[in-house]
Amino acid sequence: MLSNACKYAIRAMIYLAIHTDETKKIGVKIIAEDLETPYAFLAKLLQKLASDKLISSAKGPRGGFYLNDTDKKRAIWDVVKCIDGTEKFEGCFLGLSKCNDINPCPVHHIVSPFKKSILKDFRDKSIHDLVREIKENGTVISLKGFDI
Amino acid sequence: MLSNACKYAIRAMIYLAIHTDETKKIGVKIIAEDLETPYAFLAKLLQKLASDKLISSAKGPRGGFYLNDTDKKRAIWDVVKCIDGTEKFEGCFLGLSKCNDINPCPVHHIVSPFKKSILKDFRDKSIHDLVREIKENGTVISLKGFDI
DNA sequence: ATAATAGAAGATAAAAATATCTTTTTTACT
DNA sequence: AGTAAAAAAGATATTTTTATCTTCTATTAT
Repeated sequence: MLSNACKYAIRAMIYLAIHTDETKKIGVKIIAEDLETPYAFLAKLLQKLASDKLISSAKGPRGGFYLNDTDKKRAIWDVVKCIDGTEKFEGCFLGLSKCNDINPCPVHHIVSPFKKSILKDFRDKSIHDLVREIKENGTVISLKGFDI
Repeated sequence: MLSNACKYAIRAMIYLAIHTDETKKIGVKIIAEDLETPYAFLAKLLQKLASDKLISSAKGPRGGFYLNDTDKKRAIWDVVKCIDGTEKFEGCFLGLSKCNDINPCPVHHIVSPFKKSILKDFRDKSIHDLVREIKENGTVISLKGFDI
């Protein structure tokens, strides 16, 4: 569905939401180890997220990446847009440029409600909401370092 | 969502369901032109579908690709399996190997119901069903050569 | 000031997906 | 039999995605 890049980015974003704030930053190395993602690749992704102002960063000793309160209000959708772009969720499932509700492709009515609903959730739910939900539900999360 | 390869393959499959049978075969060249897909690439895909017995083919003059009645009963899911594999729809949205209903990833409960529902539709609906539905609904299909 | 730390930026490499080209095999038609 | 049509098979090329490596810059602590 999503690219590896985007999966890593979302996982990193959730990880940062749980483990960091202005006073507590974490370096790529630790994050990559905890999330079991390739270090250098994740570094690039975090740079991209940072340059797009989705996450915050600080250089030098005691520096690292973190989410401030504004960052934590970001939607998952912002991350997807930043890394993968919108095409994957907004475009036609069969890649037909002219496909839409009035002029549907053969699988449009199968796939369309799904895409709309996910899109809504991904747009409406902030990273913060997500983390809160996760904690409330008390479910075990398969994200290394966040087994609650 | 799907790879280009898989999109082309599904479109070709529907195209063949509409335009061919044992007595009427169509060559890759025409199909590629009609579907506006790259000729040689589509040829490879059709070969793959044929070798996996999802579609039928005949060599030589008046040969080409076609769907017999058995072929037309194939599900969209068979095509996806053949070209893209199952991982994309069966695996975790965030790529976590341990994610499942009991041990869900942070977006599992957002994504899971839809994956299940799409999967069911794709498994249950044959290409033939799809074509019938399309004809019944009388909707215009953005698939060149099948604007009804 | 300086050394160490950590992100930023840029260059490079490897793998996968996409796409094309060439040759071979099968078959129908004359 | 010979020829042309069309898929099958194999080799090659291009592009994108994934990933790594190296150098540069900013910051902190000593």
